[in-house]
Amino acid sequence: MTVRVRFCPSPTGTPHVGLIRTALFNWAHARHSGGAFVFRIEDTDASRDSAESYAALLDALGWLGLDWDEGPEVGGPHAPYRQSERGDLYADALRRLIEAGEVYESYSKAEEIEARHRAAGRDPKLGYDNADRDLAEAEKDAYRADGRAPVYRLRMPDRDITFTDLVRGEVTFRVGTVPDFVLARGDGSPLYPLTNPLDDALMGITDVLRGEDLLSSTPRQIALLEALRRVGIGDGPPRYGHLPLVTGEGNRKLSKRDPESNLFLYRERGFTPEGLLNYLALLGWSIAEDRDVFTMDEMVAAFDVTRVSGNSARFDLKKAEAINAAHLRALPVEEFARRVEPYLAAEGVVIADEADRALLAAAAPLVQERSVVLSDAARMLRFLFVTGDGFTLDEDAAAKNLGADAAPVLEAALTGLDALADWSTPAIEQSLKDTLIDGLGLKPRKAFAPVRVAVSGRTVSPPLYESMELLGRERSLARLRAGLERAGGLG
RNA sequence: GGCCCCGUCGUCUAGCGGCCUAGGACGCCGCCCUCUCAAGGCGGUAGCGCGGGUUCAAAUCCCGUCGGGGCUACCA
Repeated sequence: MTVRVRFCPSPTGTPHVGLIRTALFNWAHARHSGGAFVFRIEDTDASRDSAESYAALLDALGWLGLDWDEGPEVGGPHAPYRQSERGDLYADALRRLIEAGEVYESYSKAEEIEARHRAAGRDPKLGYDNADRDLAEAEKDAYRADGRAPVYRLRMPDRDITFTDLVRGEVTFRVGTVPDFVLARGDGSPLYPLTNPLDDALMGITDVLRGEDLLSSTPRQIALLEALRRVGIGDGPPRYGHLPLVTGEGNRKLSKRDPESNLFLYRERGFTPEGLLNYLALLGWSIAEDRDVFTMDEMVAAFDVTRVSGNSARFDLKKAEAINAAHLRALPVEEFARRVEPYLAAEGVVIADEADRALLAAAAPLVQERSVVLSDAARMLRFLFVTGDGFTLDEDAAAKNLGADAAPVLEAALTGLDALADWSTPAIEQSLKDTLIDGLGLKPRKAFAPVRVAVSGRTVSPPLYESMELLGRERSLARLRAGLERAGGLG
């Protein structure tokens, strides 16, 4: 049987790294097995869903390159793929379940259920007690006459529910521990517990890979899927694999409220799709004993969901950055330069003409291996592209390195460089070493810091001599003079 | 409280009865390189929660215990 998996987020809020990890594992499982990756939007809660969130989901998957075979925008044999457009399907299934006696009307209110538990000496927090399973017509009439609207509940089977989880092995829920649950409101509007498994059945989903937070809803889904099969819908339950949760500080599930869960934050900082996906893959899976940097092609070739770890994984920014840095270094330098452009734009630098492009091409190799994220590169390169007022000194850097004691350093550097006939990296290096190290007898660290800050505006920059060559003689000297002024030297 | 899942370095993991005096990566600490920051090289730090059992042999299997987590809506 061909594998069919699905990724079915609800469009509420910004995409979450845990959600993306789930999408990645489903995608990798589909691609590895030559199956289909179905994308479905679960927007049955109009009060929480938004068009912006839907757009963000498309944006996220598109950016990451997690392509889907069926779903919104591309269509497919089971369209529509947005639950908000599938109401008639849910109504039909619900009607069939009711007619077959699988589903019944329930009128109990939460307070009444609790009261019954208390009266019987049971824990009041036990949940629904299946009390309305066999209501007589007269009793239902009485409730209706009282103005009450029912909810529709599925009759849970009178047996243990056991399934073999793809990552955890055999899991059993004892009979009686899972109460009859609500599939739809009294007005017939369907709820997630109905629509999610029903669409899985309707769309022929064979493997459900999802977060462990949904493990406890699995017996209900299995019961529903079996009931649906009895009324002629679907082939029964799929295989399930419950992926470990992604946690944050303190071992708690990373929530949408945690800022570090926001996928786009990583994009803004300059993570690459390759790097972020690689790191996310490591949250529960490993490609080999002695390796953790790999491409998505390699992941697809090696991915085996049964080898996913069962324990929850903490999102570790430092490691994510290290993995991303490795991918950045692996990029062809032209590609690296191309990818830096949007981040330069965020720094106010637009690559507009051939001269800019040539400068970027020349400077990119200088920063590629010193960048962890693309925004690092953009910040280091900015000074090369700005002119006049566009150039600003980092205040902390200036305060530490352009004080009074920097004046003689900059003055000497200026004198030496001004006399240079050949404005090249080796000549600049020689001049600076002659005047500062030999001439003033300074330690390299002391000698170059003021020059670096004056020229690049920062303490962290591309290599100094190369930077000055690329910046050009006039601008370099002008910045050194401005630095000298700042240091209190003759203006 | 109830149900369910999980338990190897600080973190992510390899390990699926002997190859383990437990391997890798990130982090951290040294050293080298060095014009800054990185990268790179070398070295180091640190772990099988606990207690029983099974076995010639257990990180690996079983039981218990302790600990962590998830779920417990007419949200998804």
